[in-house]
Amino acid sequence: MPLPDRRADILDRLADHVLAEGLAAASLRPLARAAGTSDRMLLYYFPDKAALMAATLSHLAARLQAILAAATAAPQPLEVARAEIWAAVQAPAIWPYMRLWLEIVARAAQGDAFCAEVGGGIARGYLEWCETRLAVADPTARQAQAAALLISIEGMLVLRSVGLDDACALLVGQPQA
Amino acid sequence: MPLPDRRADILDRLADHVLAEGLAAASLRPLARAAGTSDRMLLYYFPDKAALMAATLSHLAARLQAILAAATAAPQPLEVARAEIWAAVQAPAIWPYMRLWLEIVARAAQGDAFCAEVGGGIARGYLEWCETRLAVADPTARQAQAAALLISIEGMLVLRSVGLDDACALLVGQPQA
DNA sequence: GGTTTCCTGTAGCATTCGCTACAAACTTCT
DNA sequence: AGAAGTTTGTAGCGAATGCTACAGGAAACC
Repeated sequence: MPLPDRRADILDRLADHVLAEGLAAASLRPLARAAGTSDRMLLYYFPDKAALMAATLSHLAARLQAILAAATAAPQPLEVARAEIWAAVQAPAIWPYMRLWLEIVARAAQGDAFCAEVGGGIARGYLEWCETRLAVADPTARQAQAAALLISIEGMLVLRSVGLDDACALLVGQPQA
Repeated sequence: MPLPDRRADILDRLADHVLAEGLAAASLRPLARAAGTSDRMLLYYFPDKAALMAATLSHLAARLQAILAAATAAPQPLEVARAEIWAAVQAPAIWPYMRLWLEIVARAAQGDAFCAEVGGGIARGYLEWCETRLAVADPTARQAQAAALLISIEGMLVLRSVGLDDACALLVGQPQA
């Protein structure tokens, strides 16, 4: 297996591991174990840990981007789009990305420059994607509604993470019974 | 200085340090340095690090509770309350609590049982406090609006953390010019 | 075949982590 | 003063961190 392929293969497994265990658990030896190599080899394929994490995160961002692009349904009014997106976000296939997303956000808030940049890019991607999901004619209004939509999704993300699913249900208004 | 006072004094400085540096930087030796003692003494006053962090976080929660209780203005309609609270949250006196809050949320999302419990309690506190800020007669409607209010604040918290202040401004609608 | 380059395993460094054993102080009570 | 209990410092343990020096093996080129 030539080097680029091997690197891509490792990157894929690194992404899986980070997705499952989070950034905090992403130290070289566990990552290497998950990728089927040694820490020594990770630092052969990547100059240092920072570069490794950058590559892994951008790989994960590309994956999520693909998922979002595939999940492009018909534009809807705000409330409908919100309910649809919220349901999708909670699905087992997507929720791990959201967990990781919150970790990036928290680090950005603590002043981590790398996470702030990565996170900003991802968030703007979310925002654009939200616009495509909204059935609003006026561009300015659509932009404002996209912001409102994203904000509410992110807020529910936070509340659900600490167990306040009921508060989220009050907004998306799906009857529990 | 008797032991309880000394312990309370240390706790206060620990809280300051955690507020300034975050949970990730809260290891025993730096904490001890910030509190003016040694790691040895921290483990004399507290049985172990988990207990120390629990005490520190509940101390911080009490502080924030006091701040919120002091900031009880007149009830307002949703949009007005949102703008007021959002302005307050961004203030330098409160923002560090929000940074820390996001860190707790991220850990809860990653499966940290302690953070999930602490975070759940804090979030329910937020929710109740939001209710007191809303001028809505019907209790059911007020509850729903409090959830919507809290969700939007949390969402803006997330977006601001990665630099999307402009998206937040679209919701609270304060003209930039 | 020999040389040079690429790949990879072993072993270790220096630092930090939470935590502890041991023993000096210092207080307090008698 | 002497014994008992409370508070502190010193030193270190075993584990984990990111990273590196060194060398052996494989492969490719001449």
